[in-house]
Amino acid sequence: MDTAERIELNNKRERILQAAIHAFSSQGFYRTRITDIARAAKVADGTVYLYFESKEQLLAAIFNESMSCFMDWSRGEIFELEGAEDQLRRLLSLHLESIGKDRELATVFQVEMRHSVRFLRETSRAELREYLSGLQRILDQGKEEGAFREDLDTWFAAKCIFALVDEAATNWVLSDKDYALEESADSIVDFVLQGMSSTHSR
Amino acid sequence: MDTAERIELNNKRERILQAAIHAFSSQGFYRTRITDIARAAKVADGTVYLYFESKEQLLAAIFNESMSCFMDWSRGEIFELEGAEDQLRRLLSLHLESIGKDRELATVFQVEMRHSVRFLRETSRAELREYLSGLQRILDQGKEEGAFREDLDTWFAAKCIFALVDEAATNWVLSDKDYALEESADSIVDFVLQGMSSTHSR
Amino acid sequence: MDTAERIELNNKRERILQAAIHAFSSQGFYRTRITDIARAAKVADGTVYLYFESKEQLLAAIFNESMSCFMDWSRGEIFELEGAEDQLRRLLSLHLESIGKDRELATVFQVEMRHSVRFLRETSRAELREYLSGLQRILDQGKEEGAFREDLDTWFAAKCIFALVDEAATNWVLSDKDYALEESADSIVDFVLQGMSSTHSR
Amino acid sequence: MDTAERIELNNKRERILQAAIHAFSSQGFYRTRITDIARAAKVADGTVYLYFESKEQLLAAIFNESMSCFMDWSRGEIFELEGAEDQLRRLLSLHLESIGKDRELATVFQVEMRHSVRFLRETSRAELREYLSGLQRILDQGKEEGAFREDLDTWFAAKCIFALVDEAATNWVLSDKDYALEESADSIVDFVLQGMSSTHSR
DNA sequence: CATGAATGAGTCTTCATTCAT
DNA sequence: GATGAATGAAGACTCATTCAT
Repeated sequence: MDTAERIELNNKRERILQAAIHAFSSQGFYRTRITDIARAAKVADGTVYLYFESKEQLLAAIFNESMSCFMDWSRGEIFELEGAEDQLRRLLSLHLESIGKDRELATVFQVEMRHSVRFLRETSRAELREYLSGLQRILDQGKEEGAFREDLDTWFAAKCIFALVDEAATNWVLSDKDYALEESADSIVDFVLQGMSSTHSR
Repeated sequence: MDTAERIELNNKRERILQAAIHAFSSQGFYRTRITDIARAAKVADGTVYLYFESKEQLLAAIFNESMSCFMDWSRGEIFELEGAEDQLRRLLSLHLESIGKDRELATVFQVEMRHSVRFLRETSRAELREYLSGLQRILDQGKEEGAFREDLDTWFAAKCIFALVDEAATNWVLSDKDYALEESADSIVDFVLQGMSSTHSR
Repeated sequence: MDTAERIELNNKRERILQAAIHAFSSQGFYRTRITDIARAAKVADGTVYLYFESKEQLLAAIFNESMSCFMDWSRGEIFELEGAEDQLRRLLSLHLESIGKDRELATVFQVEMRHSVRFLRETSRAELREYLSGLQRILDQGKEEGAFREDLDTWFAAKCIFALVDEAATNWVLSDKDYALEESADSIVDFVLQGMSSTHSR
Repeated sequence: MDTAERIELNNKRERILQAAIHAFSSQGFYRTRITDIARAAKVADGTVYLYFESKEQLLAAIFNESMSCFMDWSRGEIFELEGAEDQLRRLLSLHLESIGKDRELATVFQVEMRHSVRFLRETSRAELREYLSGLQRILDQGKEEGAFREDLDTWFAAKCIFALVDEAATNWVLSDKDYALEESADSIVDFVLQGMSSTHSR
């Protein structure tokens, strides 16, 4: 197999993924038929199964690929910053920006992927854990820097911050308006900072 | 129709609802067949359709009934309290308690009901709005009392608090452990209070 | 049981029949549910089964009752006339008039009752035979009178005449227009009397 | 796709059609289940839906295909004849022959397809009109030739002739006997040509 | 007689997945 | 690898009929 073929191959895989994101977001996971996806991707029905084991796995692939893409991107972006607060602002901003730049993908992430306990427990749990760990690391660093209060439960705080960002994202998806989602990042940080900052807890 | 019959009637409807909650929570909404519910409720398949228009409406009924039940209950409980902070603690505690006392219902609420954009937009939107309004009223009162900082955006804060409670509930549902969910209420309030309290903004 | 009760009873039976005619004609036999008929007749679903064995029997009852009603009526009307041609004109006119005065009943007769070989064979065969016999008697009389040609196969002719009347009725039912159906009787009689051939009409 | 495959494909469609004709004629349209048809055609249930949109459309396909088949055939056969009377005899003979050569198809045509006003109005109306037009053209030609009387209403006459042929076909279908249906054509033509009146047959 | 809640067998249609080409 | 015709299990929903009251 030469390069051109590999590109053609990836191309097909990518087209299926994009078609799936579009279909899942507009019709919902259960209402979407493999045929819909195949037609939109201009491949045969059976071809979908050459790249993905099942419809369920296709959803999982959307998650994994978008997630690792985000993780790689964010790691680079964040750790070049110095202060914990700046890192926090940057992480949430990146998180919301990456959600906010593709409403269809966002819909799949914020709604369609929440449809089953099994999915939440088995597929997204590990990635969520990694995200929370990164967040906690920033908060721990903030405590060391003296930016956040000493008695802060950084694991609990990380979960809270994730909750706020996640809900902001879902609200944006469900909203009719088309505001810039990433701007919510600062409001969220402001909101939580006033509780965490050592400057307030004299 | 005499009293005994009416009870029998309600009984049947109630049995179907309970069976549906059990089935939805353990197998998921889509995997659950009407037959499963009917069998568990000890009624015929067709009987389900005497009480509920469709499987989708059955899910909506679970939402509406649990919700109005919670609303009635919470309204009474909260407004007998004086201070905004106490009201807030009580509301979140009630919210989490009512979720935490029935893991199956909680699973349906926190996971199965999030399965479609349509459901989120059409069925739960109004009730969420009412919940947030109640929350905002408490926060506004807190501002007047001088308990919360003057520049607090109470609508935004209400949404944040809801996000934290909702995520706590979802975590509890997905967790293997069986801790007392309502105890998270104080942690959440502590977390947000330090940001909202006027005592920190000297 | 006194007279008033019997009337009430007949009343209910009659209301069910009328409701059935209306429902069958507008929705078709198969699309009509017993509940539709019961509701329209303002009786309970079960009551329909006190008067009619089954949905199929209800259709048969509509046939039998309308038919015997027509038979009684037509016998009196026709045999007071003298000439065979006049009797023929009168019979067809009565047939079409009785169909033409109730479009809903007509629809049931001309369309809904033709839906099964079984119905045609078992329910309507005897009545059709009787109708054709009456027709044949008129034609035989006409031959004796010298009004109709001597070599006429009166049984075949009777079937032909029935076919023409029946088709005229069906066309009227399916037509959008609201012309007076009974006026077709004379056209049909004229057609069968004189024939199409130019060689016969010197 | 090569020839063998195309045959196999048509074969499947054809097998389904034949199975449907058999099933509809023996059990009736409504009593026939798609499963019955699929099993008889030796295909899976779902395969029926690859070739036909619905059970209703399957019935419509039987009509359309048989009808256009008859139309093509009859057009060729008739217009090689010269005289209007011969053309008329030939058309009716072909009509009855094509019905008479397949009792099952005939049953579907004469009985099962009459089951709904909608079917009669929407599916068969146009074809009937075409048939009647062809008939009228023959009658008009006969008037020009001087074979038919000058004052003949050819449209009305066409409808009458159709009625007679159609009823003959239905009688044959419902009859237990297995006589040669196409022989009725001449009786019908004789009947309409000479008429019943003795005054016309001097 | 009358009711109407309850029944549960019955069926069309869908659609994820397979596999021969 | 790519195709897409074929599969057939699955399930929501309907509705004629019954029967306890």
